[in-house]
Amino acid sequence: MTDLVIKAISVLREKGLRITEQRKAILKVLANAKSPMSAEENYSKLSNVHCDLVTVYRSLEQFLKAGVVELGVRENGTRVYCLGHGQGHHHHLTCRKCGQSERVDICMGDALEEIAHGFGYSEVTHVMEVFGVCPVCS
Amino acid sequence: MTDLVIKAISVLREKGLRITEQRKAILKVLANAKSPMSAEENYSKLSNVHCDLVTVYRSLEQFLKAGVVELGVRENGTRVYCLGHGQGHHHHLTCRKCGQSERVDICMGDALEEIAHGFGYSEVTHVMEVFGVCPVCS
DNA sequence: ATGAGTGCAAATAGTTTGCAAGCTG
DNA sequence: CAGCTTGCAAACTATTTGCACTCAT
Repeated sequence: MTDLVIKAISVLREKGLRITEQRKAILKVLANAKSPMSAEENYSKLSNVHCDLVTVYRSLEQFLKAGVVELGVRENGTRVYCLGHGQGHHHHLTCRKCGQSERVDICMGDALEEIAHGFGYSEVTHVMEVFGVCPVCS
Repeated sequence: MTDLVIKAISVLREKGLRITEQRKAILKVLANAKSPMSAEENYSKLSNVHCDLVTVYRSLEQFLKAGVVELGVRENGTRVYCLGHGQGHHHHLTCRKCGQSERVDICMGDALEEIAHGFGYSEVTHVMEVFGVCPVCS
């Protein structure tokens, strides 16, 4: 069990969420993934544990509220999740054909927040995903 | 019929697409919208024209391929579209409660493109949406 | 023991596809 | 008139909800 999972679990405990076999398994799958993954994709790697797809959806939502995972969106609208990688907010560059992805560290979150506050908006979040065709696929 | 619609039509013609009553109506609705809108939302404003929701989906996809509309994604995954506003690429800050939105002109598309090329990726695009709660709703 | 979490079934939202008929260029 | 476009019905994918049962704390 990686550090990432252990850390995530302690955060969940702090927030009063319960730690079940299913949730541990879901977190482990997230920790092993190099790219953000959808609920379905996470579910499909949950071989050893008895866990329903619905549970994956519900758990990921709880993890998101607790701040232990980050949300992204694919070009087709599918929501994807990843552990914070221990370094908080970041984005991904994803291959449209094979799904391979690279971490992208630039982000204009601060500038966006400033602009949003200028318009009087609060609770500002953003979603950004970059797509392309990777060298292998092109 | 606004300049935006006329311009869009001429672009569509150039690309060999046909101009039908339905497509004109869809474009007009887009031109009148201040915020990016989903296919369903566009459809619901198509009162005077006999046009199926499926046609809206298909037309928007064609418009996207032709480059006359821009694609965005809501937090829940719904795809939204808007006319280029005559000034090309831009983003939106959308209220999570009422849907009201503001135009955001900052964008790090160039930087992203550069990074993506660094990884060997081609055909790079990105999607970014900013969400918050507007002054009226908060 | 108490209520958060789970599984199963069913509902829902958003989007896509097949096919015959209609209209644009 | 060729074939792009449309409408209608139906399939599909991603996600959510209701409810009774179970398990973590």
